[in-house]
Amino acid sequence: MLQVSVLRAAPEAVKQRLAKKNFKDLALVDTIVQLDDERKKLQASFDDTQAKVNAASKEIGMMMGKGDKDGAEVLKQNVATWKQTLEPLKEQMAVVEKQLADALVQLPNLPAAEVPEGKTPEENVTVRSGGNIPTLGANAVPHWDLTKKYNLIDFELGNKITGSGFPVYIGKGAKLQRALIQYFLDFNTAAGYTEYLPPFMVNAASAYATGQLPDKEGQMYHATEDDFYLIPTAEVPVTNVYRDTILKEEELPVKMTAYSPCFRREAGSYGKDVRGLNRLHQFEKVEIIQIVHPEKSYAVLEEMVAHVEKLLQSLELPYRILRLCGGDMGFASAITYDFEVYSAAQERWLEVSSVSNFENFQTNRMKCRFKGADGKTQLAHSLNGSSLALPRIVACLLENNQTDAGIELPKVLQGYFGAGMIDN
RNA sequence: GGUGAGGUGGAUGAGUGGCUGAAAUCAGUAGUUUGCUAAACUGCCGUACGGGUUAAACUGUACCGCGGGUUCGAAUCCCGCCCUCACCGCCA
Repeated sequence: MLQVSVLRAAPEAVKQRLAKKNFKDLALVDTIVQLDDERKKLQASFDDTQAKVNAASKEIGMMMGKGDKDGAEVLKQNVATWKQTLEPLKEQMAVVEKQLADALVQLPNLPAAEVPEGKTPEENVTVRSGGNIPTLGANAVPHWDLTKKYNLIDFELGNKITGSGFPVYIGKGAKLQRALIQYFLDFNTAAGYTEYLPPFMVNAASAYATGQLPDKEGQMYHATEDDFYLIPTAEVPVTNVYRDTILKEEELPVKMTAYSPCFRREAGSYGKDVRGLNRLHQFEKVEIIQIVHPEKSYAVLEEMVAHVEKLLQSLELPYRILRLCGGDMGFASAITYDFEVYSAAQERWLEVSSVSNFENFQTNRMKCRFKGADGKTQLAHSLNGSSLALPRIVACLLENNQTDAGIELPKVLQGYFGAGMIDN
């Protein structure tokens, strides 16, 4: 959530930056400033009247003590009159505050200066790439054939048990999941991240704090009986560790990592895009999250990008890093880097990680602050990224490393998997 | 799911209608003093939204789990909800 003070200070600049993010309803900025003006006016007059009531009440108490019943009666009359004006003020304030809050959560975060102009994914900018795209043999097949051939994943069985998009991992397929999760977590904790195993369901307050609510309600599975949401990413429960918290400056940076299954309802498109592991309703992911001093967040962003890049390099997969253009970025993000790996049999790039700086957009909603050396309390910055999402990594590992003898695994996984090759 | 107890500031914990935004202790912090380690003493030490100031000072309102009610006045009384703990039941 943007801070009203930022809108008030430079409404036109805010509108320009919102436009870069392809946000249409720019008049909302002026509406918010007006509502805030109104809110202030109402509060001032409410506070003044309430102050009179409080003072009179105190006096009544003293008069009663002295036995001056008549004097007290007169004051009671006054209080009664003031309170009549108080009621409508209170109601108006509630209305204005609600309008203000509703308007405020509709504004997406402002894009950083480095964010490229653009509206569609085609306008994202490739920052750099690495690894080698393999040349596959003539009989190479996509991963959905490989998972069947080696009996790693049964998609039809998932259909029976739950529905489409809920694959069942079997045997070496299941073990490969476990190996990847373990490796990713070890890689992250070695870099100073503390491991969390969070709840996989959250309450509405948590979903609101990280920005999933109110506007992405339909993308989450909702257990209505208890009003809990299945998490779409570990970012939600883990970032909320620091909701309503005032940290000490020396506690920053907070570095956290967590494995979780991720649940996404997203209807999505059909055909090639959702075939096999490309898009699922439930998948596994390891996430990294940092809460940092505002002056450091852009340096930390680069650090996190380099961290994920090293992880991909260790998996020996061909990858590229994109800086997302304004129109393709998420609602809460100020700047986002996407990581894609090349799926050699499908001959397409698949997104496996997204690393973002949210600046104080999430922390403002969450009220996650820190007390600086000057004793002043201010909002921290939050960042997060995937390291990594499993399904598309698995798709690429299988496709890119297929040989007639089986699927070769990168060295870093062999110890975790207990073998260097997936074969029959 | 049942029964009982309880939710107060960073922590412990007092407070059953006005003198309480909240005692006391601990922790934290600034300073004084004893040569260091350590201790003693003194001050400060919640959050939000306003007014005010170059910035402070100062000042108004709200907040004692959340929401509502009674009252001139509520942490304190009443109602609803949420949560925690204990025991029982069920159970991986």
